[in-house]
Amino acid sequence: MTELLSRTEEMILLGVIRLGNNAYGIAIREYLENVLGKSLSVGAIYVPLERLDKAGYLSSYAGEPTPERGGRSKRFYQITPRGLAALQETEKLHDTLWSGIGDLPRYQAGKA
Amino acid sequence: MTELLSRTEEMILLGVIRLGNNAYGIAIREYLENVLGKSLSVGAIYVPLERLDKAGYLSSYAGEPTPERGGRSKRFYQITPRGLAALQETEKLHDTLWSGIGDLPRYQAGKA
DNA sequence: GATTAGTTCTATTATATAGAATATATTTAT
DNA sequence: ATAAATATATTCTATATAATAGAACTAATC
Repeated sequence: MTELLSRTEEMILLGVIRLGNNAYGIAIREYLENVLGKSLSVGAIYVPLERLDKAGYLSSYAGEPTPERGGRSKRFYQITPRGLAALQETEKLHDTLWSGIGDLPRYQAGKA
Repeated sequence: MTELLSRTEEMILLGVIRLGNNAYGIAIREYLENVLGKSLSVGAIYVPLERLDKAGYLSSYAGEPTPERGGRSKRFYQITPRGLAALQETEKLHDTLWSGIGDLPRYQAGKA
């Protein structure tokens, strides 16, 4: 059994997949800021990103410098087989938890 | 905007919905032990449960003692409108993140 | 050397988890 | 009837892990 992913870990792994060959820290941050509709500190991305890398859910490699008005070169991330397995297991749990609840949970008025 | 739920919070809220009028600490724990396939400490349930109650995602009331071989009486939980809203928003984010990835994320062999 | 893009580092806060302690009920033995 | 034993459940406390913010730093182009 692979480990269950936290919400943040799941979001970052999905961001990496989504961004394909452009998955580096700042781009992941922008992507998640968009889907969440709020700003995120760089630490909120880089800390879990590094943890996922160390734990083998992601691999990374240094990018070449690109002439886009200077700046440090990027570190690109890719999901590993282990990362994919964890995502799939997390999704399976999600489906189990939501099955039969899915569409419209109704509110039951208070009993006490 | 309601706050985004953590994975644990989501699991507990869904457990409360699932268990209906039998949603108390130990039953929630058993339910989640089943879906997760591993044992959980009581703290792993009661600590976030109390937090969700304090934050208004759940409400609770003391149950009457039932003659089922003694023991302390139960505290039952119900989801609040706020809890439902948070669940729905969390689910909406999930759908956004997974849209177009859903079924079969493929592994791209390493580049470096 | 000024500016830009990006990452790394460090500190703080929030969450998750384990398990001991406690409370309160029924059952059993005397 | 009452005390001890047992069962069920919650509360409390301590620790480990994760999330977040933002300062510091690095490395490129202008």
